Amino acid sequence: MSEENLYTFENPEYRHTYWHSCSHIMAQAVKRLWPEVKLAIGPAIDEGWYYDLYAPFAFTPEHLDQIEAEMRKICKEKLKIERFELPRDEALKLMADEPFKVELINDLPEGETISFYKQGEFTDLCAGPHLDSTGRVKGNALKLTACNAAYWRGDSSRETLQRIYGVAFPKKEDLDEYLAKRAEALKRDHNKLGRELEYFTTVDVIGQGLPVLLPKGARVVQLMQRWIEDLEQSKGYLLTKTPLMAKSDLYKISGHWDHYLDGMFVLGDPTDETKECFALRPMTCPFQYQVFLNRQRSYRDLPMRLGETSTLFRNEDSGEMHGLIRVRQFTISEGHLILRPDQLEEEFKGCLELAKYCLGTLGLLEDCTFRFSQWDPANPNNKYEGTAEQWDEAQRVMGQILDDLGVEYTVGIDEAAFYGPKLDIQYHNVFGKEDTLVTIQIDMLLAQRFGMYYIDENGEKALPYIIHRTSMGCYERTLAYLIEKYAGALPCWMCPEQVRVLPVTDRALDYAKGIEAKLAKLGFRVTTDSRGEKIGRKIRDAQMEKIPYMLVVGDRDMENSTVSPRHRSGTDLGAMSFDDFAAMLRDEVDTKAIK
RNA sequence: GCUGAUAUAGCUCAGUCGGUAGAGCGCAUCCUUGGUAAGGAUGAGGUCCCCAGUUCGAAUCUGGGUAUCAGCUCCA
Repeated sequence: MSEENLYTFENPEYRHTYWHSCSHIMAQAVKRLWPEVKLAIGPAIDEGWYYDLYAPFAFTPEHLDQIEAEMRKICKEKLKIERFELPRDEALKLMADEPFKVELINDLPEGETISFYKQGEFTDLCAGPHLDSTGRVKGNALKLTACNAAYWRGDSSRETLQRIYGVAFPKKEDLDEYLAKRAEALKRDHNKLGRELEYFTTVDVIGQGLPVLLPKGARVVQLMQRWIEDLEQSKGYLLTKTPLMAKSDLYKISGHWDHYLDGMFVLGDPTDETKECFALRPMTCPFQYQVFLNRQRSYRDLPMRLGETSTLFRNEDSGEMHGLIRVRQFTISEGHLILRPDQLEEEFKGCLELAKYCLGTLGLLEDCTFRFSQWDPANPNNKYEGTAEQWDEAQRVMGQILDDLGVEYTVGIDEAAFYGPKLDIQYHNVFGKEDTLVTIQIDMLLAQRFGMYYIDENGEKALPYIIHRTSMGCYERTLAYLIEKYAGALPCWMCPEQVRVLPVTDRALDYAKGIEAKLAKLGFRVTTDSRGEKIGRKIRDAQMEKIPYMLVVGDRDMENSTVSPRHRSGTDLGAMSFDDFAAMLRDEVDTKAIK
């Protein structure tokens, strides 16, 4: 990067420094307005910065306006920003009124430099770097965007702080552009759009995290499910259908009772040993293993690929639920592959390719990254099953496979399942947030717990490896991301309504109905708008509902036996024969084209 | 689970000081009917989230629930 580009927003480091200095200006403004507020930490983040504060009152949007105004003053004051260092005892003395800073200083390792940044009357413990003056920040191009709660040091057992988020740019126009972009992303929010377009709803007397799929949502899920089940069949998967609940005994074998009890809906009193106690299943694994265990298996039976469209129940904490993305009941394209060790790499590769194919077909893969989720050897919570040797081995094998396959991944420590490491495919949504869409896991532990073995070529019992995997994740979450990705205009092959016939006047109604019947007979999902509304209105409504094709039919079409399709994008395809239109539609649907 | 906010017609939202509720869009009926985001008339539609409390009287004030949103924490 050339010298003149060093101090521009194009340079991520400069951008970060700029935002970091903004966070100090914000803290200074807060201290000027309310000296009793205590400071925690205030870093720059991907889009702007935040500062965590401890205040005896709750910040409101009015407070944020006041802070913004004070920040603008500080920018105008062009205060020099200066760094200095202090020995530990003097640092503690300087920050004596700031309990969180004192804790931070005390936690710094011996010999670490303790640095401060000073601007005017304000001084903050900080490693830097910073701008040289508050005057570098453009006061009219900054905005405090939100105020929310955050735990001190991310620990839910510690103080709840208030986090104020902000963002700033070198020019007012950049800020406006950013805010407009954010507003645009907000319109794609599945939680809003999905309700507006009637894919799903929620009902207070049903409960949190239990969305109702409306006819459109249910149809899309059905279409995806049929597609996945057929696809898996073609890849050698055997379909199973196992119970949604089981006695606690099953979960005690699998380890869920020890490691996942809080996440399960338990039916009955688990403390009463004289009565049976059931739990809804949070995962499919222990159920599907019973398929393998049904009779003795030979090495010739492996790999055994089991697939199931599996509904799961997880008792998430009450604040976690979100639209279709985080729910308490969901249905996943679940599956387990039971393998000989020598089949592990080949089958893992098959799982990964299948998942990539599915996400690619849906158009979601381009927004995905891969995460190698590992255990935390230092985890004190007894969160994981198995020994360090078993974990090291599973992770070594998985790392080797990922390297062999050339998968680019990040490592997530303490992100593993309790029984093994995972390859998680992370989707990054329109707001820049990420969620796991697909996971492929290697499990070297549970086969032993369930007494699953096969007879190898020497007639000996041998433990299989197990891959837990999904093809495209759970249907609810995938639907949510499809709605966001396509702003509600799903690919035609999965649209609940693919074609709407729009008679220009009532004279064309019978003709329109005839077209509808012919399309329906070919298996397309089609309706006719027979309302007495004017044609412009019918078109508008169909467009707002994101129907892929509208067939506008009038006298000319009746005379010439044609249809006049328009695409929801606004393209007029002109008059064509019914057969040509049907063939075009058939092609788009069969190839699962994204238009 | 934690912090904060919100809950009024199908949707988006008004509703002042405590005195039984309004608008726009949508919906229904009728009229209208030839083209790419809004033709006209009339009408229906409300447990003001739920349960208590204060009050002569509660959409409004208080308490407790429930749901929704933002974020944290946790997770597919």
